[in-house]
Amino acid sequence: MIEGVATDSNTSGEKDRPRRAGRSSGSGARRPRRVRMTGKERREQLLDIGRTLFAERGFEGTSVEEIAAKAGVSKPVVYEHFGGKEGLYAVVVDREMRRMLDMVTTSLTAGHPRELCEQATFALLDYIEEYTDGFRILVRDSPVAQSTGTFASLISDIATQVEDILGLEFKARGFDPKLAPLYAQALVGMVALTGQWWLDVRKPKKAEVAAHLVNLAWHGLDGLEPKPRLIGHRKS
Amino acid sequence: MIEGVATDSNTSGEKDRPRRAGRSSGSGARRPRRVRMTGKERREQLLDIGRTLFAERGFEGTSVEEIAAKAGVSKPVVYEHFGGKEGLYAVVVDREMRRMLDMVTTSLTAGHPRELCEQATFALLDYIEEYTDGFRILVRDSPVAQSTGTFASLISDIATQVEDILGLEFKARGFDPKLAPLYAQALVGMVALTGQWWLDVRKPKKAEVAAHLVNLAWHGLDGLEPKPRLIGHRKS
DNA sequence: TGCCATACTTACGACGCCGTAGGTTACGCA
DNA sequence: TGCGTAACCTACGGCGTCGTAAGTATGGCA
Repeated sequence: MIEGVATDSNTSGEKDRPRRAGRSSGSGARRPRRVRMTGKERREQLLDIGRTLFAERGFEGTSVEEIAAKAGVSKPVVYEHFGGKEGLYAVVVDREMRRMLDMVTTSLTAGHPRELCEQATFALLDYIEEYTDGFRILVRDSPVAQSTGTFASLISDIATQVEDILGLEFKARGFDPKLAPLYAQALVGMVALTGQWWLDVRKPKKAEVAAHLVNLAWHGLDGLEPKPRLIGHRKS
Repeated sequence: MIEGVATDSNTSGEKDRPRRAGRSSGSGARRPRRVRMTGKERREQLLDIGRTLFAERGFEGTSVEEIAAKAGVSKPVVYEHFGGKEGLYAVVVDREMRRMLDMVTTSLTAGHPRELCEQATFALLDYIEEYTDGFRILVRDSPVAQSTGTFASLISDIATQVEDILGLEFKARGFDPKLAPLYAQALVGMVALTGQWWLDVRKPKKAEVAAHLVNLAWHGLDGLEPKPRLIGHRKS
């Protein structure tokens, strides 16, 4: 259906020679006459802009014209690169999905489940903070969701990735591993909505939010600690 | 901005008389001709149809024409009643918000916090099951969200309603009540995403889902019970 | 029986957006 | 210096949608 979905692994171009430097990437794009980027450069720029706009206006609320305009370019350029709005969207989503999953899975180094829990929570909050636009896109309903007839959102897909880790733990503890999906959804939902809220109010510091989330997830409301502390220590 | 937002308390019209039930003209089965409802009737019907369509296609994906067509009526009728798509949407959202909050708050009868937790969870799942369309609308991003510039979704607003109850409990237990919002978001997010997932897979029965959610919320992963049971018993 | 309010229609203007056809400019290399 | 190709543009067709103006049926009521 969509042609250019395959994300070419390059996230921040290495081998590209900026034709006419100006300011490297991004927003300003004053008016240095015309910019004429490399194909790759333009592609990356369009992805960046697309991510931003999709995040703040949603898929349907964003027009190809707007994306092109913000890149200082005309519509057909977008069509050249991605075959249309859906194509661009698909690549953006795919990349964010990967990024998020990567961040979470690579953070999982500990042996003790409690610490694993902490690490995952922290990784998720890191992602939410650093790649807010991506997070917002993943949280929103995808345009695909309604066509497939499924209710599941993108964020729900992420939860299914968590099942496996949880499933192993369940088995080890003698619980029914069939219930892993349920608990995975619950845990991801917990962090996701809290993260969304946190982006808004920015009230407690990230570490504190993480500590409380782990506190809840681990001890439950019954065993809640007034001043939860994280076991594992991190640099940032 | 929007005129007809105020929901008139009547949810299922009582005092309406169906004007013309079936066919009455003597010449064969000439379709029901035209229906000509009361203003109130039509209004309710449009709200029902709107709820359904908004749930499955989203706000932007739904056209006024479609709503009108499904009601067997032409566009201007919708404009008469609600002043436009946003007007209708606003009323739908407002009603669902109320309904959900009502169901949750009226379910809260117990004294023990653990039981309160159960009751709230169950009420939320009840709402999700019975008024799925409404739930889907509340879970989606509202069109207002992006204009206000806030990240918070409708479902997040619901969580802020939960804060109060939680805040009291926190105070009683000597916790910082400033943290109530955080935990409220976490708990609501937990149930919401799980509910969404459950609508898809329909795998464990509702009571079981509720039991596990409460299990997690109450005991945490550490104290998880393999076979959680609900304390309070309900009819359905 | 005739009037009038209410419920509803057809028809249209305007707009925004998607996607494409076909032409133009700049750069890199022989 | 000239040519080819990659990057980019203008311009347009077509569609769907919103929202409104002006006209038509229907049923109660004096």
